[in-house]
Amino acid sequence: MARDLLGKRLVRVLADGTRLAGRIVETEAYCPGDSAMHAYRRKTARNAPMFMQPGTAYVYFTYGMHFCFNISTEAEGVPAAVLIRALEPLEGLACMRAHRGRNDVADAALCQGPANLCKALALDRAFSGCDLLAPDSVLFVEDDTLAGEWVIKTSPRIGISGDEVALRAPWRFYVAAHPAVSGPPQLRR
DNA sequence: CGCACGATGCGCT
DNA sequence: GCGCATCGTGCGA
Repeated sequence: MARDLLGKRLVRVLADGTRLAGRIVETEAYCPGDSAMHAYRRKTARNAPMFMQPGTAYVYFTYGMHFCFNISTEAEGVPAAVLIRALEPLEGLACMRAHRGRNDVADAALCQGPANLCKALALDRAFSGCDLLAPDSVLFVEDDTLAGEWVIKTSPRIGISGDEVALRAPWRFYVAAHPAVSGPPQLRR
């Protein structure tokens, strides 16, 4: 699912109807039995959305200041999610820039990295547990396509700790050399 | 460019 | 009380 989400369009509709949207260009998979996964030990109030039906948002707060956005992917009761790490901004760039709170951000960097993405789209814990598939949802994924030339690559996940398997598993997926992909330069090519 | 570090809240042990 | 699925800045090369 992490691979399949690449190229699709994540859309956030603001209260005033403004559409903020971008093409997903970088994801990571967090799997059952994966020691880097927030629900590795047990179900808690925070990680409960990862146990909910596929298409449920899981948003968590980290480092005292950042939010990260995931989509649950497995059947109800099975904890799993895809972290959305970067978008190629497509709609509402001026609004995204305002949300970021700085005017010196390049277009391609507006939604570069999981916390920047949440800030640009104004996503916070209020979205955790919401159903992206609900007909009236203000946050959802639209079908879209990658332009044919794009190459999808994998790497170990960024910024995690855990056992050897978690550290080595190639569960990060990204569009090679895309300007909106995050991480150290070597992990963008 | 690469690396070190501080900010800052809170979930979980 | 520890450590985090991060980011921006500041330093030296």
